[in-house]
Amino acid sequence: MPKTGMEPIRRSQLIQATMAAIDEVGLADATVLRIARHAGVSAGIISHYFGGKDGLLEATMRQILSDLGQAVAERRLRLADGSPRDHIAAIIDGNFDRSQISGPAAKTWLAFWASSMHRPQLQRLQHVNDQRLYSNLCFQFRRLMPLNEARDAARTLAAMIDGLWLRGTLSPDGLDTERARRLAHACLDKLLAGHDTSAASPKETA
Amino acid sequence: MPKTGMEPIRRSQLIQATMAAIDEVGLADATVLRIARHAGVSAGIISHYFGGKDGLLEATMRQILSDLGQAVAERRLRLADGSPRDHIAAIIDGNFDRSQISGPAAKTWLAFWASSMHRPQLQRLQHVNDQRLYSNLCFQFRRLMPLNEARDAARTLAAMIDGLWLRGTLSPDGLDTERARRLAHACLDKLLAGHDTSAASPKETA
DNA sequence: TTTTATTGATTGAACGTTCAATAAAAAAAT
DNA sequence: ATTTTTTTATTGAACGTTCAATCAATAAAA
Repeated sequence: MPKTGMEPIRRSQLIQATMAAIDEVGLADATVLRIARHAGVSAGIISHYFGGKDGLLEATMRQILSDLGQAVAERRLRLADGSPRDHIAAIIDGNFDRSQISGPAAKTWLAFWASSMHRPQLQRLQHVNDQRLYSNLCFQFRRLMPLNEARDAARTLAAMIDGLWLRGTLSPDGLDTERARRLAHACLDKLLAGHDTSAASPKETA
Repeated sequence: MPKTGMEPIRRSQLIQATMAAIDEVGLADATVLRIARHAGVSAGIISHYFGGKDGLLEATMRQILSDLGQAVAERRLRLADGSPRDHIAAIIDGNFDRSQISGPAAKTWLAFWASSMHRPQLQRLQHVNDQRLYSNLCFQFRRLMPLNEARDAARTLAAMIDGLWLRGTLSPDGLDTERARRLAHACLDKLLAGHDTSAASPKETA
């Protein structure tokens, strides 16, 4: 077997294996043995690369947060300098891009939300992410309305995005991404009503 | 010690102790020993009254769902026959009544949401509850608008309620109940705009 | 030969469940 | 009223299982 450069490969494998294991049996039953099996390595390697199971779980949460950040950033870079509405729409779509990696990622998100209530390290990561979503939304709304209104609009849309995602994930039928996006965009239209010059998407609020 | 009538007392004690333990250390570390300690009884009693730890956890989730149902039902009964807006407002307020039992109940909700992804029994309970919230909202919206619009309005407000609750619970500062209710009612106002005769609450959408 | 990468058996701790033993109240008998 | 019997309620030590972490041994590149 090779001698050098294994670390980034193994780390990536084990993080993916962690999500797969959580998808299969939940965080409670995602043992190091099961995760290692998924990655095709032995259990001992986890402590070697992550210092222990906790380290692996934290790295997995970082990966998920990073993936979300990238999904949003990619869509916003394509805009060059768009209207506030365009930027907010990109943020909405980026947040529902998670559905591509739906099964494993969705269940891992839920598991980490629950865990973060009792692990300061995870709570910190979680809070930074929430604040980023809120701040980005707030900044764009601020371009169209007074600060206090912008804050409430940002809180409303952030709750809408997370709520649609949560209810879709918990539903036995899974998340209907198209419907969730449509409802989130409709909510955005209502929040912008009377505040922007450009009209909404061709379809009115019917 | 007494001889008869202990069962309902112990069941209630142990369910409360379960929520307290989850509040303290999370579901993962809520062992039968810790739960029993909280209730002031021995560990063996859990298997005696609930058949095992799983039975206790399911009973605890049933209790939480029942509490929420009651909080909503109470407020709606006070209305006699109110307007659709009144009923929907009562549903919103009922859902944020959970904050009274905030700490233990909130963390238990989150833990069960995550668990329900992997336990059919819990998922079934969870789904029935979600459907009830959605159906109730849908029925009231239906009195003011066409079915398709009513469904979207119900989905929107349900997501708004859960999203506000989730983000508030995850926040290090805890849930700001007043603000959450205010934003949910503002969302309701926007959903009803142009659909009802009676005006909203004294405060306009500022 | 040196270095890096990996294994897997072992270890100690912690968990849920079980069950024989016990305590106390209620019912029955004296 | 007192004693005996029955029933309900509860304990806590013992058991078997499972887990994360460790580390000496090994294998393969450099």
